[in-house]
Formats: sequence, C-alpha cells, structure tokens
Amino acid sequence: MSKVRTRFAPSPTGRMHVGNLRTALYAYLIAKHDKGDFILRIEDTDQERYMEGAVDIIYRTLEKTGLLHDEGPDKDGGVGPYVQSERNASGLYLKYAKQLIEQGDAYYCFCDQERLDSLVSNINGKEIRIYDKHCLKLSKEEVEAKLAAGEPHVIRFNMPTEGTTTFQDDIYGAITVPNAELEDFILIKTDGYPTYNFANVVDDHLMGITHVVRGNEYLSSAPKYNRLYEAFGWEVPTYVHCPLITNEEHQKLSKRSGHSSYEDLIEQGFLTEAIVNFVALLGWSPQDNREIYSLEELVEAFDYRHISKSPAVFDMVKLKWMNGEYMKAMDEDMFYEMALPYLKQALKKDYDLKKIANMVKSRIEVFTDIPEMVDFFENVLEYDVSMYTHKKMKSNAETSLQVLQETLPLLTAQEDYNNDALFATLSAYVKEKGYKTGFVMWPLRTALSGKQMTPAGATEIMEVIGKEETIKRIQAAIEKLSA
RNA sequence: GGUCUGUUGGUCAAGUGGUUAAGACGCUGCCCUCUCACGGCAGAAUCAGGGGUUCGACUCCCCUACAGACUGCCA
Repeated sequence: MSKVRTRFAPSPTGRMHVGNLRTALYAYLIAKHDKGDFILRIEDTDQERYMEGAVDIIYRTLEKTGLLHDEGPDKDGGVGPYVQSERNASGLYLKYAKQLIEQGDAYYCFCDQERLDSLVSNINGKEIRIYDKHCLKLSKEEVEAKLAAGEPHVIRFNMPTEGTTTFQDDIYGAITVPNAELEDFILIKTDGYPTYNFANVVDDHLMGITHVVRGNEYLSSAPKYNRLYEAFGWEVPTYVHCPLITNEEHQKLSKRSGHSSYEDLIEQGFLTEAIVNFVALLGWSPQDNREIYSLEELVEAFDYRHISKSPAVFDMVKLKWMNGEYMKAMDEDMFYEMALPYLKQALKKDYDLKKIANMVKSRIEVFTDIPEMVDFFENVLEYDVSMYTHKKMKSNAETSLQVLQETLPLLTAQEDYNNDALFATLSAYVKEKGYKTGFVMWPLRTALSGKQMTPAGATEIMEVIGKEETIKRIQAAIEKLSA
C-alpha cells in the first residue's frame, strides 16, 4: 500500500469559504490519520476571477487553522511547481492535450461565441447548451490551416455519445451517468490555460495523489474524469466527495450569507479552534459521543468512511455554543489577552480589566458579546423605574428606595471595598432586618448598573467601580426613585 | 427540461433486519444563586409517503413526493 497523499487545491479568488475549509480539513485529516502527505496546490487557471492577495489568505488560513501542508509552492516535494499557472508556462497541459488529440480522444475547436450561442436552447427559462461536435468533422488540413492562420481555438475532449460511464466514490458508491450527458468539455481554453477539469486530472496524477477529496458539487461531473484517466491509461485515485454545507434555507452557502468565510467568523468573534471543531462535525461524526475535539484528536479519530452523504445546515447557534465551550475552557491569561481589545471598546476608565475578563468568560459565546455586556461599568444608561420591581425578589420601587436609603450610610461608612467585605456588611444588614438577600441586592444592582442582568453581582460591581462611584450611583438612583 | 445525489426531532446526528430509535445544540420546567451566566436534574420533539421482500423493517428493493447539486472557455 502506497503512502496516502491528499491535496487541497483552492482557487485564489477571495476569502476561504467554510465549505472549502472543511474540504481542506478532511483532506488533511485523511492524510494525517494515515501518516500521509498533505499537499497544497494553487489552481489559478482562471485569470478573470484571480484576486490579488488571495494566495496569502490561503496560506494564512491554513497556518492559523493548523492545516499545515507538507508540500506546496513554498515547500518543494519534488513534483512541483505547485501553482498551475507556473505549470502551464512550461507547456505541460498542452503537451498532454496534444497527446489526446493524437489518440483521437480530443480535438481542436474553432467555434466562436456566436456559433456557440446559436446552440443554446431555452427550456423552462433555463439555458441549455450542448456542443454539437461541429469541429470534430474538420479535416486535418483544415485544422492545420486554421492553426497556421492563428485562429482562436480551444481543445475539447471527444466524449462518446452513447453508453454510460461509471465511477466509484468511497462515500457515495458507484455512480453511473449516460455519456450523452457528459459533453465534449473543454481541456484547453482560448487563452491557453487548462480548465479545472483537465488540470486537476493531470496534476493529481503527476503529483501522486491517492485520495481526491472535494465537494459534492463535483459529483455529477466526476465521471468525465474517469474518461480522462482512461484515455491516458492512468490509475484512477480514490474519490471522497463530501456532502454540501448549506445555509438555514438549505441552499449552498453563498458568499453573501455573512457567515461564509473563515475570516468573517473570526471577525464575528469566533475562535479558530471552535470553527475547525465545528466544521469537522458537519458531515462527519466520531464513534463516541464526544463533540469537543482538538485538531490532533481529530487526526486520531478521523475515519473518512463515516462521512455522511446528506447535506448539513451550517447552524450558527450551535457554533456559538461550541465557541462558548472553548471560551470557558480557555486559560485565563489567554482569554484576557484575546478579550482585551473588546473590553477596551467599551471601557475607557481605569478598571481591573483582568477581573472583568473573568466575569465575562463563562457568560459570552463570542468575543463581540463583550462590549455591551460590560458597558455599564463605564456609566449607567437611562433605565425605567419599573426595573426595580421584581416578583421573585419581592421588590418594587418603594421597597427599593427604602433599601437604598438605608444601605447608603453603611456603604458610605465602609472603607474596605472588596467583594467579600461588602457582602459581609450587607449580609449583616439583611440579617438584622430579616430580609432575603435578593430583596436588598436587586435594588443595589439595578442602581449600580441600570440593567436587567449583569455579569457580576451587586458587590462585585462595587468592587470594580470603587466607593466613590458606588455612592454616586446610589444617590442618583435614590433621586430617581424619589422623583 | 435532463442528469446525479440526498431525505432519522427545528438543527447536527448515532443507527447497517429484532433497540424503550443514542447523544449534542436549541426550547420548556425545576434546583443552585447577590441578577444573568455557569453547573445539576427533568421534559416535549424524529425514522417524508405508498407499495413490496421478510416471521419481523429506520435499516433491503420499487414507486411517488420533496430538497439540493450540476447542466460555463468558474472552480
């Protein structure tokens, strides 16, 4: 059994879509689970869609997610170059295409756009175009003459019009398609670049790829690759098609849906580890019931035969939950460091931010939750007096006013403003009066925050904002309640 | 329209002829509690429909329905 070699072959057209990320992840896991090689190949044959900087995004994303490649443009493994435009520059694809022409498996096509458009038929509002093998009928002399005259042309594969082609996918099983459906697809474009269909097959073979991992959207076109492999007499690799990831409407994730790319998710406050973990479980599940997996653990547990066939909805709610799990499990210092920018967004004064970070740690799901959760430390926003009424605490505006008036002197006399000391003082008051703790704490917390809920209790808030500010806020609340 | 693929609770899913049909997210309720969150406990909710095959089908076959993908000189 030869060493497993998988590849991730993205096109540099923009940010990395989560579907792509998962494909990369699965390719990586399949290779690494068997101690194989994971190869990065850049498929930049589409000059129109090529985006400056997109290659860097690919490198950066793989680096950050830990999907480190063993071979690639920056790591020669002996089967390079690993960038298709560079491979094309050496005439590689043309050479193979010409071989096919000589064998009669491919032919030059000089049809222009106008003629191609005349082949379009409209069925139920959809444009269907089937090439009619027009140029296959050209004589060798005619072809030579057109070539010599420099006429624009493409090279097409000569597909049989009858019979069927079957290919084997390790997830979906045998898939058979009528050859008439396969069409004479283009191998080499007018601009001299190979199409994805062609470059893919040639490169996968030349690079010794054993498992081709790709999205399910290629499933129906896969049989045409078999024809190509057959024509070349090459061994067909193992195919692993991954189920689609869809949005809530069960449609293929689009770039417009907001949660589509890895970088978008990072900007939305998610952690890389959580994204990788989550995406791994979309279309694959481990043998046990565990859900939290590090990349290393995924490598260990991953068995691609358990990849499912049906599409999976990308559920932001569950991603958030998982992200929250990672947040809670995170080392305090690390969390503090990552939360800092978000804390500073809302907090300008001098606080013990480390303390606030810890308050928030078990309460947020994404970093972007932070600012609005802590903004009350900075100052109390306008709130309604009805907030003092709490059924369970048995408090209302009147009782609250009384509690605030009675505790104000205690808090004024209090020197030690740490949480425990404050709580002890107030507890003594509660006990003396025979109240319930919440009956006293609710109005205090409300007065201090103006919020229905806060990431800290009344005394913790006092500790953070200090005596002066505490007194000030309680006085303001008394005034508000007296009015 | 054609081709291909899929269909277990709202979502992710386990399940491969005999199960009380796991688990997770979310939801609801309760407990804990200086609010919320965390944590703990409990609960509601699923095999698309119809035919077969079989002693027995979520599991195998067929049909229907629905959904999605593809149908580019894009990948």
